[in-house]
Amino acid sequence: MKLSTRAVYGLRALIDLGMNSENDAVSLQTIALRQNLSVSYLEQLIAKLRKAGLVTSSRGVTGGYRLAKDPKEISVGDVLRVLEGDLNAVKCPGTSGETTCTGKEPEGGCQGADLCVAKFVWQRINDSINNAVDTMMLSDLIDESRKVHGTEINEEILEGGHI
Amino acid sequence: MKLSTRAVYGLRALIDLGMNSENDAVSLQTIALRQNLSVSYLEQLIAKLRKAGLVTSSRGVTGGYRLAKDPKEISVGDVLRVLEGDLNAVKCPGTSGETTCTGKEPEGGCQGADLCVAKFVWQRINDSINNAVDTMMLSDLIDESRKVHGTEINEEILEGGHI
DNA sequence: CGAAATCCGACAAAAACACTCGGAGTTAGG
DNA sequence: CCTAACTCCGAGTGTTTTTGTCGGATTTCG
Repeated sequence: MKLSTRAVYGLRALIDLGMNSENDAVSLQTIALRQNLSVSYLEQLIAKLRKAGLVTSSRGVTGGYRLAKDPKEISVGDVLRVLEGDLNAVKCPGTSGETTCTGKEPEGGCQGADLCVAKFVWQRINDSINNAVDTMMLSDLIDESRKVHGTEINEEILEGGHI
Repeated sequence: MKLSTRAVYGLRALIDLGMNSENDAVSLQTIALRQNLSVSYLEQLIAKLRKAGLVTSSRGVTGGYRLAKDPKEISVGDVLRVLEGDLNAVKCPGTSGETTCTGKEPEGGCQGADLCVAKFVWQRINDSINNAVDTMMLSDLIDESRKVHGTEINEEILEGGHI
């Protein structure tokens, strides 16, 4: 019951892109430096985000990434679902093996002698999680980020770096 | 982002107790049989619940467990916090090592060049999770359980067992 | 060409998870 | 008093997930 580093790093990367990718594409090197993350790890995170259509990439020496949409159109839920896997999946430990119950199927899974507590409890937890993350937009995080350390942070941190 | 088996098994055990421990204490054997769980595993789950004051135990041959309070007074959140660990903990991967930020401290943790996205995002997710689970009572699950397979389930399953 | 990027898959250490096991202490009933 | 049925406790074990790393292939601009 916590956010994985995948989610946190991924969100940070997207915030970074949201603040800096309007003109030029931003390379992973740059993001990793600014956000103090590993390039290699970021690579596989952003790969997922790209496949999910949240960022676009361009290759070659001037290549990099930029947001595929306006930050107002990207919800935290979108990002979390890509990076954390399916938020809606819960295993029902039934009598015969394991089945996945999404809370959608009527009586298919979770049959047998056991009460599917997971279904009942998790569905409600999940609804509230989904509601929370789907109403939080990337632009909100960007605003919050600016509020915290202003916009001059980029040069401040990059000075001394090799770019 | 999913319920562990600990949480699900623990809830099932508590539901079982809620339905059956009003007169006599219920042994783990009995619960395990009814709920189709492993006794050994249940042991360590219920140990946590006991230390947290959610169930009481009596030892010896007629021993067993019973709920420490009325099912109306035990929230799903109480149970989850015991079995899933702290719902409120999030690691802030800052520049210098790892610190835990609860969202409470003003500027203590999460300092440095990084935006503590975790703090901002997770606090809101967490609020909604806590709200959801704290307004769900064990009695609700028990009611739901009765609604699903009625109350005759106990004898039905226990027949053929050795009790 | 060559430097700087993205891309891709495999690998690996560490932590968390889901149990299991052996044994010690406790208690009611015969 | 003895034993069966419990609780109680800590250690150990296999699997899966997490959290990365690494090597190399491909693309692109100057």
